[in-house]
Amino acid sequence: MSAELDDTDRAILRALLGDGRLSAKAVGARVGLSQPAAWRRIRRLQEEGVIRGRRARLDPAKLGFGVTVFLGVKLAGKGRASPADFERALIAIPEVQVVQHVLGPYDYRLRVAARDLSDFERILRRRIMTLPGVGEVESNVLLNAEPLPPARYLFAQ
Amino acid sequence: MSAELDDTDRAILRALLGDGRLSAKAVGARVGLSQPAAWRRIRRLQEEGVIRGRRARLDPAKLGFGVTVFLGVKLAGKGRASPADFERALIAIPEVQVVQHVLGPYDYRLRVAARDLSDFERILRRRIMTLPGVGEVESNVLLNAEPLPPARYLFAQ
DNA sequence: CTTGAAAAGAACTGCCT
DNA sequence: AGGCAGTTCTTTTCAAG
Repeated sequence: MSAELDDTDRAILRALLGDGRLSAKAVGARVGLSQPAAWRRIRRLQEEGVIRGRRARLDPAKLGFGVTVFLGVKLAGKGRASPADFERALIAIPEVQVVQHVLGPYDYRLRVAARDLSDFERILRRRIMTLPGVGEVESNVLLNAEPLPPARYLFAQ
Repeated sequence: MSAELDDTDRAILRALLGDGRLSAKAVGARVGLSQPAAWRRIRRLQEEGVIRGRRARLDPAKLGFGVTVFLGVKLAGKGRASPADFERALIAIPEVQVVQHVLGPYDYRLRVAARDLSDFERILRRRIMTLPGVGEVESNVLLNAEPLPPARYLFAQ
């Protein structure tokens, strides 16, 4: 399932994590390969599924969404409410950005985008707390995220 | 601080969230603009900082990192250990992918990538629990993440 | 904003080491 | 595997309306 990658592949991935629009020639220049060699490796990484795609990154604040909240949610009647139904209901809320099913003190972790705190309060009370099966909910409001270079774990020994 | 965007801008952003490699011509075709018009809008969105960049998305499992864990961390002696020092120490751990300072039951939320559960156990016990100032720690192991279309909140009424 | 065109650059292909 | 040289296609960029 997991592909075998050499150091050059990892260097290519690191370059594309920094800038997903780099051309094969630019990537090759950074990792010491000619344009065709870099291009063939990039294509291989995409075909193997190591590179899943490239996505623009937006600034939520510039879009008017200044508040990010992480929610931990426990399901109440664990046998009763179907997790699939619960997930579907969550997905219908546009402010819910991420729905993660997790193992631990909570059953789900959510990431919610809101315009401000009162907007978040509205979403939480009227959309999320009212879902069938919702038990305990924990909120963590994002203050500041350290910008880390992406995928450093790739190079963990 | 937040830019004014019309519906066409939002359509452009949605297109680029779906595929960050779309050319101005392809974006224009999706939103009903000519190539130069789309190109100017995209450049403007980048200059305003609405589009922060484009990044390749990798499959961690294909890279040998099959386990993702979310940690909630409370600082113990809140006045004593400097948050800046704590963050610096976290950043030195390559498996730590995200460090978020949050308001709520926990002071920090971390995202950690590990090869497997025993690898995670090693990281947690030897790298994270040993940091000065660490208090209570909560772990949530990612089971499954619902793949949501990105940035639907953009279109929340 | 559009069309049209020129210039530049990127993707892709064979062939060779 | 990688490099070189070449072709083709796309993209950018600049006109002019």
